Amino acid sequence: MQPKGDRTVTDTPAPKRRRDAQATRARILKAAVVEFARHGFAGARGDRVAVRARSSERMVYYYFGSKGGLFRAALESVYTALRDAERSVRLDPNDPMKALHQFCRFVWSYYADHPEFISLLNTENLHQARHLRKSGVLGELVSPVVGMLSQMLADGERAGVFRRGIDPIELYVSIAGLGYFCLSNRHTLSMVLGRDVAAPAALHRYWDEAARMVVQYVSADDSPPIDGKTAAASRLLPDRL
Amino acid sequence: MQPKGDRTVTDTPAPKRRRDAQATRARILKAAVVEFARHGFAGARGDRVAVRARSSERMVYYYFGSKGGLFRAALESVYTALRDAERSVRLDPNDPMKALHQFCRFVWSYYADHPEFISLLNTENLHQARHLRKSGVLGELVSPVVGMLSQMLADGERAGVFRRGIDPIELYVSIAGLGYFCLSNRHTLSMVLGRDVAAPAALHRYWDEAARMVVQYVSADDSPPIDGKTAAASRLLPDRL
Amino acid sequence: MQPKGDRTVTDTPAPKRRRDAQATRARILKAAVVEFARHGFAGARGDRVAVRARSSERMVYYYFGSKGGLFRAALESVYTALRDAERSVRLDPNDPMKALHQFCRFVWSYYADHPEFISLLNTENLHQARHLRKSGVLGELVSPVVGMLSQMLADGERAGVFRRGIDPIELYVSIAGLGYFCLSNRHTLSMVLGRDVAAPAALHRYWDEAARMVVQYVSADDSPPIDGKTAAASRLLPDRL
Amino acid sequence: MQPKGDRTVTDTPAPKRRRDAQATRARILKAAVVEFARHGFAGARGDRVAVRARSSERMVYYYFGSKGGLFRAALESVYTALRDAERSVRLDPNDPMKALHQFCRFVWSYYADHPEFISLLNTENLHQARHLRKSGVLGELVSPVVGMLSQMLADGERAGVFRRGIDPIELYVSIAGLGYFCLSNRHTLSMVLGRDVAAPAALHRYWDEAARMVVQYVSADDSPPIDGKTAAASRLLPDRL
DNA sequence: CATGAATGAGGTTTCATTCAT
DNA sequence: GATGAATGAAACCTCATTCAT
Repeated sequence: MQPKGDRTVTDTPAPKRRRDAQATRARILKAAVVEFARHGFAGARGDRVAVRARSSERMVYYYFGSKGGLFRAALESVYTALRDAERSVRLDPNDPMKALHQFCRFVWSYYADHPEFISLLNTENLHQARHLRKSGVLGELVSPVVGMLSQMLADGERAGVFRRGIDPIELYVSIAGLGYFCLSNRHTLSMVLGRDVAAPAALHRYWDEAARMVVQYVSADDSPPIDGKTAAASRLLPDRL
Repeated sequence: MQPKGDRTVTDTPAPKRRRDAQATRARILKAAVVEFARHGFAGARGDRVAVRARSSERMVYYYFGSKGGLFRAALESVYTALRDAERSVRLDPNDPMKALHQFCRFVWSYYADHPEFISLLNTENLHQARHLRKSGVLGELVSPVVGMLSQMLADGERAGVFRRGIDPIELYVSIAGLGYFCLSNRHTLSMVLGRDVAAPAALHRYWDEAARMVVQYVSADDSPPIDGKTAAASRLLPDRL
Repeated sequence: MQPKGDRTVTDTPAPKRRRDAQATRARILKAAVVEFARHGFAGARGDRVAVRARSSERMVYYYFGSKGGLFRAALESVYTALRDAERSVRLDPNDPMKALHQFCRFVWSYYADHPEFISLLNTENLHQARHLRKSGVLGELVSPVVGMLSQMLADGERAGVFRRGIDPIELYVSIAGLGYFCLSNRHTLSMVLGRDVAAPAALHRYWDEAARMVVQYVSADDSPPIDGKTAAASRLLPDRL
Repeated sequence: MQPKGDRTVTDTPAPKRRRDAQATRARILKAAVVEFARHGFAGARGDRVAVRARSSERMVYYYFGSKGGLFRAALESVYTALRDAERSVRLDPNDPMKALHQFCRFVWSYYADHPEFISLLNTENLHQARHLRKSGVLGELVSPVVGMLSQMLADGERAGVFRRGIDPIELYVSIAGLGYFCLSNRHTLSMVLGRDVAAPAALHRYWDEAARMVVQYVSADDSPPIDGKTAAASRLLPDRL
């Protein structure tokens, strides 16, 4: 159903129609990202997408087949964008602590700069990653950041600045969570706490503290953080999932 | 269709009708929480709520007026439940460090035990807290946890186990974020990281690490977390908000 | 279904409950007149009636059985009020011309003072007098004005001030129509003519002219109004009904 | 379901689809006029319109957006029809009296021939011309009849057959009211007067009398219509508006 | 006499999608 | 390749009314 490119080897300048078509498709996709980010999957409206893309509802179906297809495409597009950004991050290879710091900043500002990414993720999680599961691009999506963190942790250990035994995935989830939550839940937090935790200034102050948290966590100088008894006691809390 | 009272022989004067009404309302509300948690606001269906509540769609409107009203009630109910739980938390008043640990565990297991709370929050944030804003109960909702944390921090400072200058709200947001993210984003994370970070065992391991993070962060033994140069360098990343 | 009075002969002071009941019924009826006048039959809402009557929707059904019953009662009440007014009109028995004038003024100001009457009539005509037909009070409703006009015309003829051969019903319809139309159609006329023909001042000027019309029409000095040819010609217009 | 074009052999290039669309729209509009005329705005039912138009309820919304939009279109259509008719009236330019007579006949038979027009007007007045106010076509709707009457009055004055000082709008309202009322209120009048004043024969007799009324009113031979005393006396009636 | 709770049926409107050039 | 017309199904919500004390 999608007009899959079947251009031959001869590199004649692309016919105008073709370029327009691609441009239309791109406009629709961009509009879809905005629409899904604003209204979620069920709340998104085809006609609003069409208007925003300066196209017609009919074209949306022409290019993407269905609402689900459009959402999948939108999701893939924001994931691809994230991965491109991740790949272009340059972490200081000689100073693991500085690299960690850079990593945190990258993740956190990416979230801050891409609210549509956060919203699409939330929506996709509401749907239990149904669309992602169907995505063919998924294979390529496995995040490069885990590899990056592993490398960084290994470097740091070797250099004696990081302690050993840190799980890169857990570290990644911690870092992401520290940055994600106050942006994702900005509106309810503002209501409940009576203060906008995602206002630019507040955010930067918060990031400084969060960075401190992460850095101390990985640092070599380990005082045993929790005495056994306390940990055991807290485990007695019901852990129903 | 409604379970008509089952009054015993003992002539308790409890007004039967009244009880049924309250029960019906409560069943609908509970069903609504489930439905909104599963499908978000726009995706929720009135008839599914009615069926689950063993009532009729009409009754939903009889008690809650509109879909928006129902959502607001559902949101209020999960917030109220959280606040009740928060109020009933007992933190060790003589051991601030232990108290902090208990606090983290409380928050994190509350999230783990109440996926519907997470989902409703996400949905409400998608709608920019529109329903919460209209809620009359909002006033009472201002979380008691900030007060609790403030107290705890003050106690810890006095006891010399916590360092000074920690903002209770920032601390709260950090703790919450650490626990929230891997539950809220469980499905996409599983896809992208290739591992279920919210599986019970993984979760407990993660919580131990996260607790370590928090504890170290508040601890008195301060090694300056970030040297100025590193911080400055990382600031050069674009921080567009 | 209506609580029909069955008071005995003994004239004990009416029990309070009874009086309240009558008062409630009266309030509901009054509220119904307003509601039906504002919104027509289909547009009228039981709950608005209840609120306006400071009663409950349930009471509306208790006293009037159905929406149709309520409308019928409302209609009867405005007709009864009109008839009471008609009966209390005093026309100068010695000066037919003056009496005619008084009659016109009475009709016209009654319409102007009772917009709810006009509206209910329009609504009832939309329904082809269905409710009026069912009304038991209809028998008493036959308007006394035709008799009054007949008398007046006879008096005037005898006195030589009125010409003969005037049909009282046609005269009544003419007078009513002259006053009714610009009130009934006030809003559309204002739009189409660009002037509020029912503003108080305009109305009084108009009534003076209308009165002149009526008076000249009945006056004895008859110049044959239309020459036969013209009348015949105008008859050629299609008179499809 | 739609009558698919019946193109003949002659290859007229008329776009088939287009024609169907227009035809469907027109059928719906016509059905709407009937439905609103019969049941008023609130009483009108979308499904009845759809059935009568041999279309679907969905199409009603496709073309007219909402019930209100459909009503507005219906109203505009009957107003446009009236205006077209008004524009095509030919009044004798050399005989003002005859022209006046023709005018009356035109207005009155138009009302008689278009009961749906009367009903829609009544409904629109119930709604205080809300729909008309929103109509873009309103600008063109300003009735040409006032101009026609002004011209006629001027001609008649010059010719000495009409007296001077007659307001064309008041005259128009009088004429319209004389014809409108007995049609608009036919059903209640029949009940109350015990005679069908809008039966064809009765109507024609009545129109002759009404024409006489109008003609005498404008005629040059002025006997002072009301002596001051009578007028003053009648003014004493309460004129509360 | 009075009333809070309940409701079946149906109203208007929207949604995602397909038809037919 | 692109598009205007069409639509079945179902969503949210309302209405007039009755139940059961």
